[in-house]
Amino acid sequence: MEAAEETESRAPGPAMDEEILQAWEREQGILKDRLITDNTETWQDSPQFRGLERVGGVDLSYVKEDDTTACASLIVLSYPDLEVIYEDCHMVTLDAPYIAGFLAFREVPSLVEAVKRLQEKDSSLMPQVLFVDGNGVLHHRGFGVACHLGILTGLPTIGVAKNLLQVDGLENNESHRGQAKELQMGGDFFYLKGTSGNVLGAALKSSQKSVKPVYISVGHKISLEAAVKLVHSCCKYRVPEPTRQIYYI
DNA sequence: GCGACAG
DNA sequence: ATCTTGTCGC
Repeated sequence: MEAAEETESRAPGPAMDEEILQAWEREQGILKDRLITDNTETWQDSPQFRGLERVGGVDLSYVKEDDTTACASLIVLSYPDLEVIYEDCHMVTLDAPYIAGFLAFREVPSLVEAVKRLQEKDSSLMPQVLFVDGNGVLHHRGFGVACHLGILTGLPTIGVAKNLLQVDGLENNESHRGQAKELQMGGDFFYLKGTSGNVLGAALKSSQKSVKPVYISVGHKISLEAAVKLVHSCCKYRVPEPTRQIYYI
């Protein structure tokens, strides 16, 4: 009778219920319809980002030996000085495992809560753009964690990943590493064009001394060109200050 | 069986 | 993400 159902595995992890993954894919598809991948704010079209005064970064710091506990951090810096004007670190319990392609379902709820806390505490400090650890449209289904957080908060977001997510034919192969080697100055970049013909992001030499590029992709409400330029302008080292400062909290 | 796998 | 020390170079 129902005996077969009782024997189904309930263990979390990569062997997670196919039904849940399908539901998550559907949710990504629905939210993706609301995505805006162009500039929506006037400062984004200004040569020096005139009008931009606050940039934010979010990240989850994981605790060793416990994959359900983490510290959700939100930091806000002044722009262009990059001085810390707000920081919040909150211990959280995570209810979803990490599955490649579904990072948002693990991290986004805590990040949305962090934005809500800032809204209630001092909305005048709300950042005008958020840097997110991970990818935006450079993603299996074109809807990474940066897009997801952008839609749920309404804020412009930029995905900044430390490794190339190999989707749509993009590969960290000899050819790719060769292109990266040719990047000379901090700020030099090349576009990442998938087999589909879509430009999914850019590999950016983010600081003068860094060798390995960072991978920039649009999250929400900003163009790739503006995102690349802004990330570079926020980098003292390889990782942009809005997310790097979190490691000092 | 093998490679790939943001955080 | 994390496992993991020292070492070389600026």
